[in-house]
Amino acid sequence: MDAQQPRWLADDEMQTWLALARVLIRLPAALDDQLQRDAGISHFEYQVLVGLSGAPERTLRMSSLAVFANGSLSRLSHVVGRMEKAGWARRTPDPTDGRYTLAILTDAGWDKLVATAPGHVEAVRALVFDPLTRAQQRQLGDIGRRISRAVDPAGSHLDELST
Amino acid sequence: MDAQQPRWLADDEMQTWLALARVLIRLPAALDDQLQRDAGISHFEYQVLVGLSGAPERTLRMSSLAVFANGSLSRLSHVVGRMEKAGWARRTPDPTDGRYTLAILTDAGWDKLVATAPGHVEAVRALVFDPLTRAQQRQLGDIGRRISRAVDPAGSHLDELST
DNA sequence: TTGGCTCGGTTGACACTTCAAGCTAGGCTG
DNA sequence: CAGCCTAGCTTGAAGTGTCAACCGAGCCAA
Repeated sequence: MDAQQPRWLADDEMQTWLALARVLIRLPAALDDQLQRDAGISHFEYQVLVGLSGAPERTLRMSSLAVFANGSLSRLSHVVGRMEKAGWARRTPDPTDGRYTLAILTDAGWDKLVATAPGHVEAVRALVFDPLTRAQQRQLGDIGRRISRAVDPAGSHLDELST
Repeated sequence: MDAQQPRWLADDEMQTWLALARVLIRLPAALDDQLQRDAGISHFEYQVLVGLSGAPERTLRMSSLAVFANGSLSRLSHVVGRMEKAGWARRTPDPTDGRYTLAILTDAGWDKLVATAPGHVEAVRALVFDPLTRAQQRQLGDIGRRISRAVDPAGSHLDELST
C-alpha cells in the first residue's frame, strides 16, 4: 500500500471489514446456489414461500409480503407472477379493500416449501451456526441487530417478527 | 406458526438468522446506494479500483483481479470494458505471457478512487463499526472468518490480504 | 514442427432487477 | 355526488449479471 493511498481503515478494522465483505458476497451466493440446485428457486422466492406459509390463511397483502421478503413491490410483482405460472401462488383483490392485492399460497406452493425447507435449513446451519461457538451465535444476533438498526432505523424492529 | 410448519430453527437461532438475513440484504444495498449516489459506481467497480490501486504498477491480471473483487471473470470483463470507456482503466496483453490480460488503472481511475474512497469509508464506519463496541468489532472479524471458511474453504485464506 | 490440449479471457443471448410511467380503487373536499 | 388525490400494484423498457460457447496463446507429445 503506497503512501498516496487514500485514507482507509486501521489494520485490525481492515481485517474485520475484509472478512465481513467476503461474507456479504459469498454467503448469499452460497445459499442461493443451494436453493437453485436443490429446488430451482431463488432465495427471494423462498422467502416469499416462507412469508405466505406463516401467515393466517397463508395469505398476505403484496405490500406486506414485500416488506417481509426485503424486496421492492415491483420485484415481488414479477416474482409472484412467475410463481402463479408455476402454480405455487395465486392473487386476488382484497375483498375488504379493492386497492390491495392478496397473495395466497396454494397447496402446491406449500408442498414446494415443505420439500425445500429442510435442505435449506441444513445449509444455514452448516454455513452459519456450526462454525460458531454458542457465545458467538448470540453475539452475531446482537451484532446483526445493531448493524440492521444503523442501516435502516425505521424497519429494523421487524427483527422481532416470527416466521 | 402453525403445527404443520416445516421444521425450522430454534427460537433464538431464528432471531439470529433473521437479523443476519436482514444485514445480508440491506447492508450491501445501502453501501451500493451510497457509492451509486455519490460516485455513480457499483460496489464491484469500487473493489476493482481498490484492487488495482494497491497493486504494483497499478496493474493486475484479470484473473487475479476477479478473485480479489469476489466476482466472475465474465463479470469483470464486462465491467472493465465499461471502465475502459470511462477512461479509468485500460487493458493490454501480458508481455511475458500473451494468454493473460493485464488490467491497468489510469490516472483518471486513480483520481476517481481518491475522490470516492473517503465517503465510502465513512459509510462503512457509520453502518458497521460505529454501532458496535470494540469487543464486538473484534468478534465480528472472527465470526466473519469462520463463516467465510465454512462457505469457501479454499479461498478464505485470502482474508489475510492487505488492500 | 504440427496437432491437440489447457486455460485465460471475451462475447452474445437470456434472465432478472430496477426504474419510471400508468392504472385503478377508495378517500376526501367542494 | 363529482372531481381530485393518494397509494397499491402492474407493466414494459433499460441495465446488469450469468451462462455457455467460442477464441487464441502457450505448452506438450508424437
